[in-house]
Amino acid sequence: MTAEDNPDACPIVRSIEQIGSQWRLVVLHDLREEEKRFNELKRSTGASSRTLSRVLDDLQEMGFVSRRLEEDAPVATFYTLTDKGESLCPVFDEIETWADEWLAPETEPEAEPATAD
Amino acid sequence: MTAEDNPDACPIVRSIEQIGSQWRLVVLHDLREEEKRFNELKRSTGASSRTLSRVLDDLQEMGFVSRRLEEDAPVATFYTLTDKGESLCPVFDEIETWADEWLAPETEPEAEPATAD
DNA sequence: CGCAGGTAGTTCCGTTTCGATACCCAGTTT
DNA sequence: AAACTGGGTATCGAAACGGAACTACCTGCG
Repeated sequence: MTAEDNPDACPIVRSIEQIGSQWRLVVLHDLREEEKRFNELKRSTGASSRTLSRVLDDLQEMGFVSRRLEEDAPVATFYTLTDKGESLCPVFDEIETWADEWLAPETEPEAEPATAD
Repeated sequence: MTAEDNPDACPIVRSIEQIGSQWRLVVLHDLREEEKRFNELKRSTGASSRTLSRVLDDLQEMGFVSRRLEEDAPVATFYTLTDKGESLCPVFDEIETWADEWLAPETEPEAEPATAD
């Protein structure tokens, strides 16, 4: 396995194959807010140039992210979510909800989270 | 980064650090339906013994999965989602919804998915 | 009984992928 | 001109992964 495109697998497994990697998810999440530049992403995600470069290539290839080159003054590149990328927002929202319950910054519950029972 | 527990990161990034890996997600997803045995998971996920073993260890350590050893007849191990593991269901549901729209088995839309507008 | 076959892994090993660092080139500021 | 920023690529060691073999135990089956 570990193939990027395994038609045999059920849709959810294929989704996971595409988006189930730390950096891809982190980068996608980071681009939700607004389009960003390479070094901006590098700083905000903490990924190394090499890794970020690869991840952005992958995400572009898969159609989640698009690259915009601004040739005006000092050439600048911007990365944006495509429609396909944007379409992942609900997934991130769900992860966020989960995180709020299970990974609250101050309290890290080991058992059931005490969410106003 | 790539640390399993980075308190500085925002909750969603910390979530991604925990669950953002192909095998972890695939195994968790596979356990949604019902508790499963080691070799059952091995077959259904396609992971190697080595990988599956590691992933299950990780998931247990993080409290997503619990191991039940049935010593009765021929010793059998069962892996189940904990409450924490179950709590990820909405995330998988969301991924499933996304997959339906963007990774439909027969049609792989490159542009906007035609979901009965 | 003895051997094939299943379960639940672990060990070993080769390959692939990862990530940090260094480096590169262009433009810009000083 | 030197130093800095932006956007990467080249390199190389480390970690992850996959597969096959091996262990140890149990279960049929002839």
